[in-house]
Amino acid sequence: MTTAADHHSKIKLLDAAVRIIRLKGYAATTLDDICQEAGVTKGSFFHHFKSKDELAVAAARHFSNCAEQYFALAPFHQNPDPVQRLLGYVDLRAKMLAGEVNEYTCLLGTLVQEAYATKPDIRAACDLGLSQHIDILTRDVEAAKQRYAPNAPWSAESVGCFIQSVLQGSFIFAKARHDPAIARNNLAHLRSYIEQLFRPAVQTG
Amino acid sequence: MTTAADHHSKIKLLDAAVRIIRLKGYAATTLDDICQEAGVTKGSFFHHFKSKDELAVAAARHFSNCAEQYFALAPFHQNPDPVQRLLGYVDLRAKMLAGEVNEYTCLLGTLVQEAYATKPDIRAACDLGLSQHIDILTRDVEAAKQRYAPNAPWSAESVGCFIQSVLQGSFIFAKARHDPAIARNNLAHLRSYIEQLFRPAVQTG
DNA sequence: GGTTTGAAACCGACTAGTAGGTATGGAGCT
DNA sequence: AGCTCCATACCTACTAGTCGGTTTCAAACC
Repeated sequence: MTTAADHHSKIKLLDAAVRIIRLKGYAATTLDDICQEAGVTKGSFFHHFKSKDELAVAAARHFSNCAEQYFALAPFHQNPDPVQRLLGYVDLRAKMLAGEVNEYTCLLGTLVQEAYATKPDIRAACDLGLSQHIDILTRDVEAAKQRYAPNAPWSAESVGCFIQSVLQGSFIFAKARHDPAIARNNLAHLRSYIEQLFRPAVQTG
Repeated sequence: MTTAADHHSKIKLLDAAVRIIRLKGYAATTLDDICQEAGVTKGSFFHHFKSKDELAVAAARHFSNCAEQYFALAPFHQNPDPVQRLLGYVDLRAKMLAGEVNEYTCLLGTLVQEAYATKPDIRAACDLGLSQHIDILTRDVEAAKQRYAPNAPWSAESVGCFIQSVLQGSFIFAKARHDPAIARNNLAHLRSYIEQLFRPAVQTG
């Protein structure tokens, strides 16, 4: 959640967790790793969190909140055309594919793979974060659909999910290859698919 | 690898590893889990594998080989039209989205998320398996491109990667929701994108 | 055919180290 | 005094890996 009331050390722990879990995975990340990265001790850790799993849930929320804030402030939101906003989102995601793999991948996608069958709380937190992000995308898809493709057979939500799925799949290949090249290609295909879904928009605007 | 010479117990261990790692993730899977599932003892395990990591590499190859064999025998390969073969592949993947989540997801995508930064051998094995699968898809994409879209700006390989990425992303959402519904939607979008890439094929065939 | 033999397969108790979690206490603030 | 925050030492369950020993089985020999 990371409200304003949250303590400095707690936020440092959450940031550390997000970084290391994305790098090593959840089970392979030890509390010592996280404490060291955060520069605090285990005493501090267990003061703020009851368990490792509780940290994971909090980290998922923290990551989700940070991401929402980041995208909410991005300039593409200013564009009056919803299709251009969607394309702007895809282009921003492509621009983010720089630096180390663990810096641009999604904590939620990583976490949920390890947690879905064994840690209901963590799975739910990941699901919530992913769904919230999809909801925001879906709003623009809905607006674009009403304007440019009102009778299309697909739902706005299904397009929002598709966009997120392509991103998540891209991250897997970035990890497998240690290279974001495939991810970039995927976003190019995704971009052209979105353009095609709202073809009148592309021709006129 | 699982050659014909491989012993019964070894194959049982590999099958067990594939099943449990897909369910719990690699780090959370213990050797005792695997041995119990396989119905063998630790002594037998370490007779066949030097370490847990070596098992993971072998399991990645085993999974990859089984998958290749499965798809190689699928009836959609008989279709003379390469576009129909691609659509047949997508339809088969959609049909496979039944039963428990860990039964239809991909071991390689799961494994590589935990291993990419810390276990070079496992990452390489996952990369190889994924790349081989993409190569087979790419052959049909290449044939389809030459026939229906010879001047298209995208490469056949990038389409093969895109197809796989959509699948991998779909698996993540199937895990997050404990439900393959999103995955099905994604494959519907993917299908219509492929149709659009080779539009003349769809109109004439 | 029966026996020997040797290697491959297998068993399971044991170990050393690790990682999540606890107990306790102290510094600083209200 | 009491609360928050944090540090240190410690505990214990667990897990990858070990190791001496047993079983299996087939080829080689008598």
